[in-house]
Amino acid sequence: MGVTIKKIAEDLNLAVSTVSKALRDSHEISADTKARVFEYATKINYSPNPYASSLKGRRSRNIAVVVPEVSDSFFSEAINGIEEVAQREGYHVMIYLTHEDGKQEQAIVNDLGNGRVDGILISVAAGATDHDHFDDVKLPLVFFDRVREDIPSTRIVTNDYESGYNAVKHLISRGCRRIAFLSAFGGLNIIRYRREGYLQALKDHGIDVKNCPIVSCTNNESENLRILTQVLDHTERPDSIIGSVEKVTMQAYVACHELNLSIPVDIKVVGFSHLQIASLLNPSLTTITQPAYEMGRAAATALFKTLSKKKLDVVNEQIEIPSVLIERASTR
Amino acid sequence: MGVTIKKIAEDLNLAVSTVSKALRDSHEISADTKARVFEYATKINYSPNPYASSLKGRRSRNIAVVVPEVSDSFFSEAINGIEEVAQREGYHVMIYLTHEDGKQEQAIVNDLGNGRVDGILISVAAGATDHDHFDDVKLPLVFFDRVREDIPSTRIVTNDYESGYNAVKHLISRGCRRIAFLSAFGGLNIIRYRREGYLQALKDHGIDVKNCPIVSCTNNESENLRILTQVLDHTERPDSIIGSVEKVTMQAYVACHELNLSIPVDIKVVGFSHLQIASLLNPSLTTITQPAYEMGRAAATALFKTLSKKKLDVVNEQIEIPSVLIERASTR
DNA sequence: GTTATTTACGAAACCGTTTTCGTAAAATGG
DNA sequence: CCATTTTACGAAAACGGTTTCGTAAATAAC
Repeated sequence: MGVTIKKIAEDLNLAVSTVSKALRDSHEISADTKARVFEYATKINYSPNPYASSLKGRRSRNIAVVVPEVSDSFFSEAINGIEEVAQREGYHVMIYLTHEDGKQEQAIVNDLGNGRVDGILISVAAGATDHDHFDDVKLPLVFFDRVREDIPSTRIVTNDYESGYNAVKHLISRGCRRIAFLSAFGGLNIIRYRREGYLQALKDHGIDVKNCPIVSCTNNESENLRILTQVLDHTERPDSIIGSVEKVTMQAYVACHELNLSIPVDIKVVGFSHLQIASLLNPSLTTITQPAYEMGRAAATALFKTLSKKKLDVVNEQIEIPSVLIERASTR
Repeated sequence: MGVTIKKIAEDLNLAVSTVSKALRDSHEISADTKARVFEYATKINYSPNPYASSLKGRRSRNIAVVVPEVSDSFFSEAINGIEEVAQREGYHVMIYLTHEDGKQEQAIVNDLGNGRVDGILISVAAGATDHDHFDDVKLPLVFFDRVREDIPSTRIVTNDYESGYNAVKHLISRGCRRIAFLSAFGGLNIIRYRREGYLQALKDHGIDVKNCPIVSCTNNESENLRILTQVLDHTERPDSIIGSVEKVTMQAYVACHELNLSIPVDIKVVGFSHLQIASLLNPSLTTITQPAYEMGRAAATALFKTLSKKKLDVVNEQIEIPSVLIERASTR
């Protein structure tokens, strides 16, 4: 249907191969033939069929972005960064949502192996129990934020351990001694590191760990509210909360509002988040803000660096971009 | 590299065409041959090369989603809906961000014409001045939210006029008489309709329009803060604000905070938004919540309906999914 | 038992591009 | 002026499927 090389060749009395080479600026084609071809091609608005090129060249110029969800501000900002780099490099971005479901993640990743994309950027699902579905992926793989450390690949992370540590340090400096940690659903590494940083900081500052509950949240909002209410609704309650992901932090806000606990008077809150409107919350939220945009850019850049090589092996390295603690009213 | 039909054919002593037909469950292949092929194919984990199929069949099973940005909660929720439908239908979603830039939108749409995708879902950029770059698009096109009415295509919209009207009605019922309308950047239809609903409601309720400024916001945050401060920082200021998009509503919050105006005592605010955390804002925000997820689903469904037909013409119709006004503390 | 039809498969063309290889003509070398 | 290299192009074979068409064998029809 569209205008093809064949049509150009016929109209210009040239061979198909000549036109193809001219368009790719081959040295075997004379300057004026190239000029003739270019001129005519732009005139009739020629655009190469991507499938033919991909079929022959084994390059699709597509990349896949596999994330748990897109309505989390961290992921949407990361996608923003990824898309910018991709567009500049002439790549196309395909997006897949796992909804934190390991099975679905597996199905998606498997489906990607047939050449539809040249590489994958992924932040793994929290509900990924099955741990072998990356083994037979032959595509270059770059993990960002939620990484798999047992797989040789590039990993773009933030300083989760340190951030957990700093959150505690910050709360202690505000007089807190009963610091709760809200663990997110699933067994994600990033949560584990944040928790370990939290625990180490408690230890280093001589805080009694017995008063510092680690609350395991689920993937269900109302269930979490029930759990949080249970933790907060008694006199021995914590004097501060660290939300390990955006969602549970928001749920902690809801629980405090419902229990008429005043933030930051009755309880202080700091949350891992990327919300640009954290400052507009009631009260404005002290956040550990992850460099989502930069992590997206870094992940995409790492992938394209690999794709530009002959050998499609992602270098096995870890790139850390630090988060920053932004103090607001919730810990004042 | 991967396992191909040819390999299956050789290993099973069949012709390539036989294998192809068997895999597509053709009636010309006997039941036991089909069984043999299926079994072997699954055993060696065969997956068809999408480029070969697309090249021959002129179907890519890809669709493009072109949106201004992904960090706006409306668009991220819409993408969520789109992706769900697409995944169910076996389609792949390519995402493109225009950053409200008409030129970039044009470049993206042009680049999509060569068959990389089978159809396009688009919400047009606010900065689209050039109005002819959809004319030569031969792909099925479905607009959602920000539509182009002069182009025959399916349009998924919400009741913008009515919502603008209802926002005013709600504020009037709360005693407001000096109602400001914050227009968003660009000449979007949706903003115009919301504004027209706003104006009609003022008229119908006998409100003096002179006290109801229409504030033209820009695409620049600090510039908007300057403008908003100018509007709010005097005694004759409005007693209420309608934010026509999420961003300017949030900026109005910031401006009020900076000017120490108490919401809702000094000024009431209602905003077009999809924020799930609107209830956590300071104070919780009365929103006109657009059915983002449903609009995404509807847009994708309409597109796939077209793609399943022989004739690839999108029906020229408009589907309206109503928004709902959710009352919260900002207008109490 | 002969002819007509159906069944089950294979050969080959095709989708649009890239790439290898072959080869006249032109340019260069001695 | 003849031998060799370079230049500029064309023919054809891929890439991995799908689809049309042809055709033996099996079955049905009469």
